[in-house]
Amino acid sequence: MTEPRKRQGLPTIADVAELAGVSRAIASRALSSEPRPVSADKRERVLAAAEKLGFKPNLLARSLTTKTVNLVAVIVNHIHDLSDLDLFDLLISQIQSIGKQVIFVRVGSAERIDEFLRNGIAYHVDAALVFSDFADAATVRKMFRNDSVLMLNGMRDASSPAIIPDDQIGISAAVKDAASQGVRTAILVTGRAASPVEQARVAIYKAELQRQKIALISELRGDYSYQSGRQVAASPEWQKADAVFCTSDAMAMGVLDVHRNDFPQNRPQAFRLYGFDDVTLAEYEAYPISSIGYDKTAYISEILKFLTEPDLFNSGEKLVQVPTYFVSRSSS
Amino acid sequence: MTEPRKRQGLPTIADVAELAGVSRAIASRALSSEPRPVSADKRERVLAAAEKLGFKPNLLARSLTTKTVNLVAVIVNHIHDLSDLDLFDLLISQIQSIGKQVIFVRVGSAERIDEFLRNGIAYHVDAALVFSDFADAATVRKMFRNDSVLMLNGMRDASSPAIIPDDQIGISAAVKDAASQGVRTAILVTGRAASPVEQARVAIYKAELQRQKIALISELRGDYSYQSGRQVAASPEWQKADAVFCTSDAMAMGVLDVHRNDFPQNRPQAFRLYGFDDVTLAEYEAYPISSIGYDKTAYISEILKFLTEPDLFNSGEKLVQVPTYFVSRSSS
DNA sequence: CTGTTAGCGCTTTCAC
DNA sequence: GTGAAAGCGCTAACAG
Repeated sequence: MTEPRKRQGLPTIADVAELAGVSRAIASRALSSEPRPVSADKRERVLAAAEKLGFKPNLLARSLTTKTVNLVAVIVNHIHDLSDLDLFDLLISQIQSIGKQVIFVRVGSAERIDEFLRNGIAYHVDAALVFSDFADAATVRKMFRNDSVLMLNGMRDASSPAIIPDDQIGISAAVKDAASQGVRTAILVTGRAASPVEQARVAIYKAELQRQKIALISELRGDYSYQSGRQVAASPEWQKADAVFCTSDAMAMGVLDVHRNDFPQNRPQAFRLYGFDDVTLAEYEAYPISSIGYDKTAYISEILKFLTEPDLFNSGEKLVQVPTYFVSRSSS
Repeated sequence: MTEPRKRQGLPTIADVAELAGVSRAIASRALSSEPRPVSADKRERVLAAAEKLGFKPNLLARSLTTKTVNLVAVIVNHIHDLSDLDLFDLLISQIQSIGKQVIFVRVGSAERIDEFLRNGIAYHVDAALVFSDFADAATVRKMFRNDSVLMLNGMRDASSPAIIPDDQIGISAAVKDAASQGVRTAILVTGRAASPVEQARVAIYKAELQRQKIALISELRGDYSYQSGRQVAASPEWQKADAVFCTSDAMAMGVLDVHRNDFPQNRPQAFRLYGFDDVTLAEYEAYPISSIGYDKTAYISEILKFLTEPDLFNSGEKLVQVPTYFVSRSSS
């Protein structure tokens, strides 16, 4: 006569096994989502017992042996930007659809991030999606247990897979659009200089401007924000420019608001304005900003491919580029 | 002579203990953040060994015995709304500052949510912050292991603690503002009728309008979105209204864009417009919408109080209200 | 197909 | 103060 388990708290798989009159191993197999060898009648008894007891597996305990938690870390600097809204909602939804959940880590300006990460569950995730540019690929890789780190911040090396929008396409189209409309002089409003993504982007703008024989008369530094757009818009050089290219829509919105009177409903206008990101907001009537965006669905589908078949990424080419596009609105 | 542990993968506490020449128990105590009895020299040796090995505790294994994971679930419907940006960035940052990490769960329109939840680690969190209104307090409580569920969706019962902005204050002020400016007739643009928060909010609007002797000539249904604001703005009844109250800023933005010509820089204007949420965007020049908001810092600080001292919540009054305010901008 | 037996890595009695 | 040993709940390995 076996001693009945002292039931305290939630039912465990041992309780289920006992009630079903089978061993724990059988119960485990019957309850597994994978097909495992169990006779039909025992499986049924186990399932019934589990149902009756309201048994739910302790995934923490399971992960101890399976070495997988179905958890993905999303590492961001912060979520201030408008463009984040569009992206993360879809991303989370998609990740959940493959049975994984998302742990959101905001590194902000944090110091000692590695210590912070390692003292949290984020350290034990199956994969880390790194949007933040707080560290380079090698450092990030070192910060996590395994190599399943996907760089989405524009930084990359030979070892870590990365998905990066190909800014060249969109910027080229935008500058070409300007040229075709007779633009000869331009101002470039940039974001954080420290960011390598931004540096690359600026370089592309410069090359394309040169190619289209558009003179870059000034480069003004903002920080991607609406407020910084307003600030730089006060520049006196403004009058000499045929076009203004901003590396974020928010800055373009700030510029637009300061110069709103220069943008009558009908052309011609003082200067043509180009943003970047193609945030949903640019569809609002008050901010009809021509912009550069990328296909978020395609981008996220690549991320999911990495999550579901990491090997595929690790064997082949590590860099995936998703194309950007230029969308013309009445600001340009 | 003890067999050295076969080192495979990351160092465990057993490796540390072995290198330090102490038992696993001592190593565990020395590494604990809590003060536990260990002699000074052994503690030092353990710490040194851990450092040398680059040991990091497996929090999943730890949680198996401690029954706590330092993980908080944030349950949302989705993160489409502009007001979400303001809130979640701060919330995540604050939660991280107390050593916990955030698992973000988007329930969307999901069916079988409980099954979904239970199959993820979110089920094992220390606390769940429920912004989504997918279920009432009792159901939500049942969906998690423990009772540490904080209702932030406006739904509540006697058992679950809740933090709710006190809409009354802000709405009352907004309607009073309208009355003081001679408003006699008003249109109310509402959001999802199914939401109990929305129902309560609408009821408050009606009561306040009545109190101020403002006739509610029409109630139009939107869905909080900009687009729905544009749609309802086409209503012919519009001309008869002195004021329009929207239960979201996004809808107010839509209304504003459709009637932009009715809003000249100088008064008087066709009608006064009031939004709700006080999203950062309302500070942009193009959408100077008078709105109702609440102190997000105070709100989040209450949430953190719940996370750090749940007992305090469970013993005392379960409902915490944070005051709302009315902010007047040029739209009203 | 089935049950027994070891663990996963860590904390925690409980004697010493 | 210390260490042996017993788990936490689950899955995997290995004989039957």
